Amino acid sequence: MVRKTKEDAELTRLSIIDAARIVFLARGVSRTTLEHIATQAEVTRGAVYWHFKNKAEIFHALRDQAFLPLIDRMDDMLAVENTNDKTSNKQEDPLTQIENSLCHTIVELNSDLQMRQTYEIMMIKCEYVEDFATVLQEILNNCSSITEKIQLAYERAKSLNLLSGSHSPRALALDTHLFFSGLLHMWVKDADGSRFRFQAIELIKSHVNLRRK
Amino acid sequence: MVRKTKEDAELTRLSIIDAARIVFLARGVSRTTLEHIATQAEVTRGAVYWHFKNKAEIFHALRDQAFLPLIDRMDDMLAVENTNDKTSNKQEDPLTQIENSLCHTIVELNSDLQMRQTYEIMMIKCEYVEDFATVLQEILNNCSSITEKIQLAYERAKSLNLLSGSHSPRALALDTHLFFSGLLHMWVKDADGSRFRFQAIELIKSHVNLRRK
DNA sequence: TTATATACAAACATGAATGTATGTATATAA
DNA sequence: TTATATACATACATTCATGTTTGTATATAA
Repeated sequence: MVRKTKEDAELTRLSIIDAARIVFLARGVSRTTLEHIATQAEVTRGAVYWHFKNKAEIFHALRDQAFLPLIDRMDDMLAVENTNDKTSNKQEDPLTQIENSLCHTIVELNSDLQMRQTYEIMMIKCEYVEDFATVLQEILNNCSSITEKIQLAYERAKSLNLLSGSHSPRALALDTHLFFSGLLHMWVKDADGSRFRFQAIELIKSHVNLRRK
Repeated sequence: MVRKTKEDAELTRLSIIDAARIVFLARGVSRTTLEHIATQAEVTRGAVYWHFKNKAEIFHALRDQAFLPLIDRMDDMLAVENTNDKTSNKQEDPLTQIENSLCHTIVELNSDLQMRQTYEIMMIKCEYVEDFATVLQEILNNCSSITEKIQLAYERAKSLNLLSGSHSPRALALDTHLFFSGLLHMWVKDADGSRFRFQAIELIKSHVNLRRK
């Protein structure tokens, strides 16, 4: 049965991305065929080829759908508090800002199954070669951007005299970034939750507390 | 030309693993065919099938060859110093022990191209599904073991009053483990070395110094 | 010395997976 | 109203990877 309106077609497109996520997760990206995706989406390969050039394009669509929002949210939470903006509930100290932005990502992952699945695909069900290699650079760029935001927060914390020791904000930010990067990886790999998921929030708080005066 | 002695056959086996590493790295594990590996090793698929059941078995052989030695070395460096053992150059404090064991891994990766390549394959050129999924559990187990060793070192440091603050050795160990885990990932992804590789050692020292009194 | 196992090469048979080409019903614009 | 573009389904052609089987030269054991 052929879809009719533009809206219907868009639904088909989304259902293909949805299907791809499910099959990618179960079989890995490489072992997934367009037939698998089509079947899962209850369409034929014809529909898939109509909406996407190939598997890599589906992969990128899936990535954009889940990654970009999360990055944006982290960016927001690390932004300099606008002193004029009284709509924000309260002025948080920079260290709490860092803590919250990291915790928020974990909370999001816990509550959003699709995002969780997408992360898992990106981290351990995908090979970064050829068409997919560019994604790595994008990830590194996003990381740099986040790290810079964290560094700025540490600088604010330093000028507010909130930091213990005399470590450079740059070093602290890199350390935090690497910690969180590792946490995300372990969080994803720890599928049954017995090792890291259950204590991820504590680990973040503990990490930040290490820096608190 | 048929290999003759057992030693020759073993050479063939090793050259197949060697070839696999090269092709896995370039094409990713999934996109690599046994024909690719055979060609690279200058044998036929017949030889490959003689030595290995399938691609997964080659993958495991490659992993064992590169991972296990590194894990062992880390284990060694984190071991409790044997006070009777005067052959070891000098008694190092536990924090330096941790620092050295992490740095050592980085130095190894820097100096050993093959290990570096194997790590890259395991991290970003391989999909952990089906035959490969078990590897994830093994990795997690190794991580747990390392973390425990680190924790013991932190406990020794605590009893020696070397730690700043009053954080639990367990939390410190997890934090260090996640930091290092993130560092390894970034180290691998940062292929041109511009972001992490050049300062990896500094980052480790900085991380450990955060804990020093 | 002969028989057997080893260490492969070469050939074969099969099953996918891909991309494209074609067909077709519906919507939409003219 | 008719023509055209859209949104697919279906069919086809080709390439490719796998596993197995068979063949064979050499080593090794009896």
